[in-house]
Amino acid sequence: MNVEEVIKTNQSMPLEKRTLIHMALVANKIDEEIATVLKPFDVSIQQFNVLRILRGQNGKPANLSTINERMVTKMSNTTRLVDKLILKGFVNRTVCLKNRRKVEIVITEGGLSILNKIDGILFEAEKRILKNFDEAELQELNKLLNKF
Amino acid sequence: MNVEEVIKTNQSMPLEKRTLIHMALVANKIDEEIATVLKPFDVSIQQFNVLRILRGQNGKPANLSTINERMVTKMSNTTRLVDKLILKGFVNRTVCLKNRRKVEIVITEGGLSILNKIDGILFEAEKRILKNFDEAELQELNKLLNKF
DNA sequence: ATACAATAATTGTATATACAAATGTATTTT
DNA sequence: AAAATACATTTGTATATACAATTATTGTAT
Repeated sequence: MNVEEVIKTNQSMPLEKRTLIHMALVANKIDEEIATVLKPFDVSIQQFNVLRILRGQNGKPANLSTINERMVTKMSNTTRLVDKLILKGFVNRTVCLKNRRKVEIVITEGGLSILNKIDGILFEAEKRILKNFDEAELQELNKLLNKF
Repeated sequence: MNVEEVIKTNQSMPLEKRTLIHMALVANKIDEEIATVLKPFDVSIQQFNVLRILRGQNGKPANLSTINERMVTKMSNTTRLVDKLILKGFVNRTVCLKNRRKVEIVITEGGLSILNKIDGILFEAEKRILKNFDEAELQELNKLLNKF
């Protein structure tokens, strides 16, 4: 992906600005590809992230704030993401008995099952998106991303 | 930025998945920082991008589709971005005389003036976001991003 | 000239997100 | 124990975005 080509400019820009625009364009492209993969399953990327977090709990329920900590979304919207997942039957929400301010969210069989279906297809998509990278380059990219 | 730390997981994941999550987290962080810088000027990142594109025209009007080509947004939303910018007095929109299906959009003095005000502050923010990178690393990062 | 297709932009609608305020519950202070 | 404070989540609201359908204009074929 060439920045100047994508945004159709011929004027050169400072390396810093170019880098940040580059990051935004690539992230957007990745997002679109992953959203496309998830679309047939009727889950958005953020809904999918919630499901992944819950699966990582291995049956242990998660509070809303726990889920939220592990995501980029704001608290209020995490509530609504969970709302959507409940409607789809992928998670359950109950009030925490120990502390009734909290809620406990668990993934259902249906949620686990759709994650299973997605896993393979997503893995393929990930390989496709990164097809031009060898392992050393991926390591190098991760090393550079650590600097942010 | 350490991925495992941010998403609070201790389980290791395939390098591909880690890289893509890393990209998303970094891009999100950059977005937030830039949005914060723009907030006092009451323009969103995408509105700002429209203004930058129009400034690059050096007085020449741009059609909506031209603007759209240079952005990641969908056509219909570009219309609405321009609507917002008109309300704020930063751009003007007129029907193209040669081809009345098209519209011509130009940046106003007010639009140029706010871009001028933003330029310096944004430059500072860009340097801040990339403070841990030296020039060679930025070059390397851009080279890797080209592979997407 | 009329019908049909292509182009350019807009509108409708559902969903997503940010931010502030509100709700309900628990803890601490006096 | 009552009042004040803190905590966990939800609701309200404005804005942003994706996708499909629509409008208006121009170009092309018969």
